[in-house]
Amino acid sequence: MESADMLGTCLDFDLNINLIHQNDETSEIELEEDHFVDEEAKVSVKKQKVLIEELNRVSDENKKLAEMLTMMCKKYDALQTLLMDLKSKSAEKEVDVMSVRKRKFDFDDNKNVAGLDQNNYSSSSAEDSCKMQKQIIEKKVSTVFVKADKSDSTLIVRDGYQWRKYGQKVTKDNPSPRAYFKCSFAPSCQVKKKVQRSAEDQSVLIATYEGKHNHLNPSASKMSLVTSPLLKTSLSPSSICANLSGSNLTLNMIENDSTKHVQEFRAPPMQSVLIERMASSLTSDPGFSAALAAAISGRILDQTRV
DNA sequence: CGCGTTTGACCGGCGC
DNA sequence: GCGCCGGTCAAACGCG
Repeated sequence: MESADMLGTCLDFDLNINLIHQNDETSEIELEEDHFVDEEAKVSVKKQKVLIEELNRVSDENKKLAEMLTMMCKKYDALQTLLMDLKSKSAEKEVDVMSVRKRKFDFDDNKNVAGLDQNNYSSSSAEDSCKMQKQIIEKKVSTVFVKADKSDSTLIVRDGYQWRKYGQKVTKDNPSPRAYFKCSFAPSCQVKKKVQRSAEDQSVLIATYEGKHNHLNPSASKMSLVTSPLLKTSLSPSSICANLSGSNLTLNMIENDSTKHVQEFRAPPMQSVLIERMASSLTSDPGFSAALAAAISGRILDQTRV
């Protein structure tokens, strides 16, 4: 993800000040031509000047915000590369541990089987280690954090796929029940999903996916970007969505291509945590919200003039 | 009546 | 061997 590079072209709230200046000039010429310059006209000129100053200020704020976001994305990229390094190292270790475990298991089995020599054992363990690696890849587990209403007791995570609930259990570590889902395309698709409310934050649903779908997302084409009035923090960081008073205003701050709106819903655990924190820090900052609102209104004002 | 959800029973793995 | 715990099964139930 080259989020920092994309910012320059995509985080573009630049207000068209020149256009406003032109309008201002023409209106002033008209005023000069008009021999009846009254108080009302003077007031409107003053108002326009104030507006221009305000727009300049907002523009400056916008630039500062863009710089802040660029910095944040750079830091995020750095963290992500670090995370990838750590992950690849831990995955290597995991495979080693698994093959050692498997070897031990095979050794115990082989003790009961007569006529198997050590050579046989070593060759089969190599094959098994390959199989284990394959299984690790196939049994890919990913976790998704979804913001949900506290009052909403249903453990439903809208990810576009159709699921069939087959069980619910209260686990030891969490007072809220865990729901078990199978892909409705089962048995051809063996993907499973576990959904449970976070023990720390009841408004966060933790969905754990096991396996990979062998079919297309049935509602991917229909999937609306903004399906919930709440900010979907579980989405990929390359898209930020906001639903403003039901008008479904969607801001795609990073990606310009509208076809890239529907992002991969799944995210690695650490990535989701980062997204969660980034989103919460942004949304909880009243300065950011105010600046964003100002930038949006400026943009809308700009578009209505053209 | 069909389909999805609920919920108690059951099973297997793991630690003591 | 026993108990605990997470995961799964399947009968009962509810809804359209």
